Amino acid sequence: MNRTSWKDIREELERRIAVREWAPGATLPGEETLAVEFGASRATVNRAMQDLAARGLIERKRKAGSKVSANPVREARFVIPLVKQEVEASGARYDYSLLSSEFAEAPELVSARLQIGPGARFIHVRCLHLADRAPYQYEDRWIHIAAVPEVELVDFRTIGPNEWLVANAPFSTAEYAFFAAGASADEASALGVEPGSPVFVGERLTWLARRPITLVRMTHPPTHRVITRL
Amino acid sequence: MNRTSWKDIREELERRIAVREWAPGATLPGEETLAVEFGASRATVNRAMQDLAARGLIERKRKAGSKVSANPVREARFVIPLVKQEVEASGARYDYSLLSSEFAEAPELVSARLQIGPGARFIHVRCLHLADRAPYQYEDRWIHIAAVPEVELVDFRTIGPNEWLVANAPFSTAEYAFFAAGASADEASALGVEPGSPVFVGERLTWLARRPITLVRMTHPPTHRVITRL
DNA sequence: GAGTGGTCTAGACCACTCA
DNA sequence: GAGTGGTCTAGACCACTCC
Repeated sequence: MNRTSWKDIREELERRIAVREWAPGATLPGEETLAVEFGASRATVNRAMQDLAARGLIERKRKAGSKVSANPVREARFVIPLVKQEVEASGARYDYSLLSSEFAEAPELVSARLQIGPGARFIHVRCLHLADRAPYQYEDRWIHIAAVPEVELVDFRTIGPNEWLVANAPFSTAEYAFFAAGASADEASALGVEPGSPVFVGERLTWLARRPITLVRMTHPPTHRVITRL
Repeated sequence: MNRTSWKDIREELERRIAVREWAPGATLPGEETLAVEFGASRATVNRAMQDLAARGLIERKRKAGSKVSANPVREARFVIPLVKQEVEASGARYDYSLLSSEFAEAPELVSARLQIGPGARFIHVRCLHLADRAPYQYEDRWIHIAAVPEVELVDFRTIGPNEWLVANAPFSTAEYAFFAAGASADEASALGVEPGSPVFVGERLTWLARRPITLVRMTHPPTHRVITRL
């Protein structure tokens, strides 16, 4: 490319920050100035700087200008694939096994988390995902029937609830939490570990257009690792 | 705002995808077409669609057009602040306590992870971060002296190693892993939990310009949660 | 070859925030 | 009030990829 690309500009700005030509806290030249320097239009410089701002390297304010972040907020990005894809991507064989599926009222702990009044109808699904025949993830899920009525007809022996939901109620918003816990009796027997031994838990709440759909607790054996690069 | 903003367009496109007006796999109208429909310029529509593509809702290809993703790859983004900021952001009082700091050769387990030959000099720092006087994070860190020689003069009684490193070797690359484990004797006594009880561990390897700087293991009590919104 | 997205330009106006 | 970033427009050319 002959003309200066916004990525070139971003790279050069990043370099100057890295070598402390612009130290943390320092104010960068304005967009207009940089545009002249790089022989580009202001829009192009703007694109580059917005990208730096999105990655936390600089902070921008109208009137005040752009500053190099004093404490760069680093962001980790994790890809959250379907379990099946996750397992198969590692080269292992994926298997799925339904443990139970029943209509039930949610216990108060669940309905409270979903901010639903008592008495709402739910499907409670428990299942196990395996990698090369070994337990990989134990899934305990509550699905709010009123939010996705079609779910009542689904046979979860043949398709995992997450897979079905992603395909039929996609693009929802979610809240995700990771933590360590001691294995409950159910989790321990499903994963083949001792009760109380450390397990890695992911908990996810999902809404579609502000209506709560599902609460799921996904438990992994302690060998499980979530890895990312920054 | 009177004119149509790219965020408005994004929202409308997102809505149509959510209500399956455009089902997964379907091809969206071209940018030019949508620009006419929304009464905006193509650049504005482009901005909206690039955002959707970045979030994995659609896939774009030249000539082929934009399609609704069949298997939306969802990405979780976690902010990784300094412990101090993390604690203070929660409204708690932050305290820091150095447990030990000594020059040492790294055990093979550590040097292997950092891909450094034997005999390299390290500083081994162990410290504790507290929130409202309660143990929040136990940090066990190895710092490769050759990568950041100035570190030899730092007094880690007054500043945490992470804080110092972020300020003095910023914008490095890192590999981050989360997992659950049973507390080691050291971890248990530092955090005030029983040995073997579940703890949440974050492990980070950091490089500056491809040279390994540091390996750190950060252990949290089981109450710790990493939370994000998608 | 042709259609679609990727990006750049030049100019403009607006919105926020500091002084 | 004034300076800086945020965004929009209209037009243009390019690059990739499918046919």
